[in-house]
Amino acid sequence: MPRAVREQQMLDAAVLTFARRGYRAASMDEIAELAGVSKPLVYLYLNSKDDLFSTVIRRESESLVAAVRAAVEPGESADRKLWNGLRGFFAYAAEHREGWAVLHQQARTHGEPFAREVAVVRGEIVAFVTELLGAAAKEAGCVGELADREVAGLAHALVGAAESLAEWVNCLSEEGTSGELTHPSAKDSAATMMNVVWAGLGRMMGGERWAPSGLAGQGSRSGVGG
Amino acid sequence: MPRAVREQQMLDAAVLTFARRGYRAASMDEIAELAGVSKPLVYLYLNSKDDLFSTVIRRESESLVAAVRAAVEPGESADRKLWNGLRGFFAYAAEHREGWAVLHQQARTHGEPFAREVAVVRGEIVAFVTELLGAAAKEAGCVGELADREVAGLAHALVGAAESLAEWVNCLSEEGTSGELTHPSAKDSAATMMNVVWAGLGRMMGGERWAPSGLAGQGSRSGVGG
Amino acid sequence: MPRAVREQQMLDAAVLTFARRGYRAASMDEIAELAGVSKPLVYLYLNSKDDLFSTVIRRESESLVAAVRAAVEPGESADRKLWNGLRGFFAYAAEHREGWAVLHQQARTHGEPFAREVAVVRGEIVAFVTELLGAAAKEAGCVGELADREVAGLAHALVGAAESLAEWVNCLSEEGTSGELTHPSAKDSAATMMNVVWAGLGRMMGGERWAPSGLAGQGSRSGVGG
Amino acid sequence: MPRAVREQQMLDAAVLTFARRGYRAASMDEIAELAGVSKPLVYLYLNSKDDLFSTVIRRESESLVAAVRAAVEPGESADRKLWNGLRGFFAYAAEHREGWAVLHQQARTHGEPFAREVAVVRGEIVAFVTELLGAAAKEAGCVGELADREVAGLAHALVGAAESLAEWVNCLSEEGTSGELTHPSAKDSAATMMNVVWAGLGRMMGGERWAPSGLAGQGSRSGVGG
DNA sequence: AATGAATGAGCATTCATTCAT
DNA sequence: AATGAATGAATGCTCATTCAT
Repeated sequence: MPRAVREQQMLDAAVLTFARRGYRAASMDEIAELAGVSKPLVYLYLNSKDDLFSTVIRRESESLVAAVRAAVEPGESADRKLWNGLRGFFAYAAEHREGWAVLHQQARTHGEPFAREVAVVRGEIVAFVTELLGAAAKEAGCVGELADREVAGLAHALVGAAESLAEWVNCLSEEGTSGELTHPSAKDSAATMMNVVWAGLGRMMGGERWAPSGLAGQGSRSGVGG
Repeated sequence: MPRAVREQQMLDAAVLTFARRGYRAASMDEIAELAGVSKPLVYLYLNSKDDLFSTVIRRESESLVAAVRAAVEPGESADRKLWNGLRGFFAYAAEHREGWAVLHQQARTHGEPFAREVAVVRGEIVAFVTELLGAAAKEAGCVGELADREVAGLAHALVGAAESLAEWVNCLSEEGTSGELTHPSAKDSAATMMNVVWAGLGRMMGGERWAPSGLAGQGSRSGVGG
Repeated sequence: MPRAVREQQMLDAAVLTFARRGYRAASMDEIAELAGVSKPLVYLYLNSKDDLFSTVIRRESESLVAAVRAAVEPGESADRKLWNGLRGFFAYAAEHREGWAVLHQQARTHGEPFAREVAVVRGEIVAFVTELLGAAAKEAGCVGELADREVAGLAHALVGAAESLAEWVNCLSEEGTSGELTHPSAKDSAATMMNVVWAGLGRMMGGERWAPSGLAGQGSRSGVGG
Repeated sequence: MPRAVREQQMLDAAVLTFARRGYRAASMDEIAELAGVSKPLVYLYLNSKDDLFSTVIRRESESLVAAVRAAVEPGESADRKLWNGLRGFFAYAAEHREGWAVLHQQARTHGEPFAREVAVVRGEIVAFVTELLGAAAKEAGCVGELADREVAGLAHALVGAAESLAEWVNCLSEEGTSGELTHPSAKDSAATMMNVVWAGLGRMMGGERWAPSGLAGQGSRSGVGG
């Protein structure tokens, strides 16, 4: 069996094991056994537990980014790009539960070498979203009302909320197999996101901001649905 | 030295250590040393590593909830309550970085006994936010346009986004001590949240929903800034 | 509460705990708690775990010997002395299960300081039995047929068999509370012993010995019931 | 070095250590060191201290039973079978002092899983002896005088006495290396046993029982050497 | 290309024992 | 006379990692 194949099997086993047990609790023994190879072979191919974990993170990160990018069709409008990107993300998170769990739960909680790698990838995604939001604003004819920092903040909130939603959905599907309500599909999740963020973006483009009421002269802007 | 005091010292040390290393990687030796006591004393007072972790989770959970509740003043309008609650949350997350990290990063990734405890507390907070959003809608005169499920979805997204934002801010302040831009204050974060969510709530109360464009007859609702 | 009383309470607790858990597994904490005192007090009165164990052994040994001696009435014939002594022994073992268990099971299996003490007491008992057997032989008019070594051997076998029987009976009563047959009383056990040993003694006094058959010239002696 | 060999070395070391220190006081470190291997290897091969102890008990039990069975030649008369079995037993106990000590002293005093295993083996031996005694009685022409229960009682006493004797002999040889008298050989011990038990069996087959004297009309039966 | 055999280092946990009061 | 507070030293067990083959 060629090396490349064996290596992927090991990485698959590692993803599963890290997702199930966490980085520290996952043992190289378990990974090797699950991969159907002897432990020394894992070391021969992947050097160490840390290297193995890094490789896993890298592979899963790239896989996630690729999935999202593939979902976004180049020629479309910004809001459809965002819509498609979100659908791609939620679909990926649902289909690659373990890989996503490793990225979202394990990699960020285990010290410097790993957290940074994930942070970098996340940064790229946030930048991508920021770009999309800016383009959307332009398409809608908004010029000066929306500061760059505000767009970045929105993007961060968007990404964070999406992650949170994805994890929540995955947790749901882990417990309630017998529930009457099927858990939300990728489409549902994406729609929820679009509703919230798109609305926020629209209002903010209109110059509206929320501000603590009780201060004079902010009347029309601080109310809801004014 | 009286037992109660020592116990709090141990819990402080445990919070720090669990936050820094994660549950598995944190050793009882390190915790005991950081607390300035011998390991057997930690066991005498707190029974086991699991019990210690549980106790930490409980203490930090209660502390977080107390902080948020204390920030919310009873007599005010729903939007000011939300605003103050968010400020309280972000301030807490910034001031109790380690405690917050244990709750958000560690407790949720280490098996049933712990994850459930955090999930319960988080559920309470989501319920609290849901209630606030519903009240805000009523105050604004909205009656039928907003389904309960939608409010609950919004609340989930709000909480998830806030958590994500809080973690991001904490990560920023961890790295860039020498940065020219100070990272966002609790007020900034709360304002970002209010802008996004409040706007979303307002639009949705107006009956507007985002939907994939390109389908005829959806013009006025699906665009941005219409 | 006077010291002597407290000390006995501690020893009682120690006997129970040593019997239940074994020497090593018994913890000073458990003993102190069972005695209803604080651990330092146990140390104040009894110095160390080893000393406590030694004291227990001494107390229980003396108690056992006293019980046996008390059962033997001075003026009687040797066989009745033996009979009464055995009854006393079996009664003691049944009534002081824990003390007897400590002597028989624990003290002999835990290294030099303790095993020797028990061995000494056992030696005294064997000597006492040897004397009785010798006296019985004389009473029966036996003069030369029975060597001292043979009597000593018999005494050893008798004591060993009695111990074995006593433990067996105690084990029975530990399990089968619901059995239809009540386990043997002290009288039953003593009778069993007398039947075996007395018969053996009688035959040997008659000069009969078992010897491997098949050797010429041993005919009448090696058969059973010849 | 092949696994099977190492495993036996470990078991040898464990037998020695358990015999010397007792189950609880024996440390896996000591066993590993005595076996000339590292501790993890002991765990790799034998799982846990409990499993190791169980394995030891099983190995030594089987070894003991095999030794006794090997000593008994199939075609012989019952009394010779008993004689040879006893010689086998005493020889085994003397040659495998530590193994025998583990079975007799340690295994029976350390809780359910172990005590039961030894009890089972002991039960088999008692049954074997019971069978032999019954056969011997038949061979000697005894038909109705000896109840089954009495034979079983005799067998119990025989086994207990033999165990006790074996331990005594081993204790002797532990202390008195400089003594003038060599301690009894396996043959001596077996002869002692045969004399006592065979005599007892013979008498009982004759219908004689010991009973407390002083009661009129029991003359010929209760005396010694009648 | 692959593995059986082996280990150094660390960890959670417990226990006999001692002070200061 | 008695104890709450505290610890040094083990002990059972696990794991990442290596080497000889």
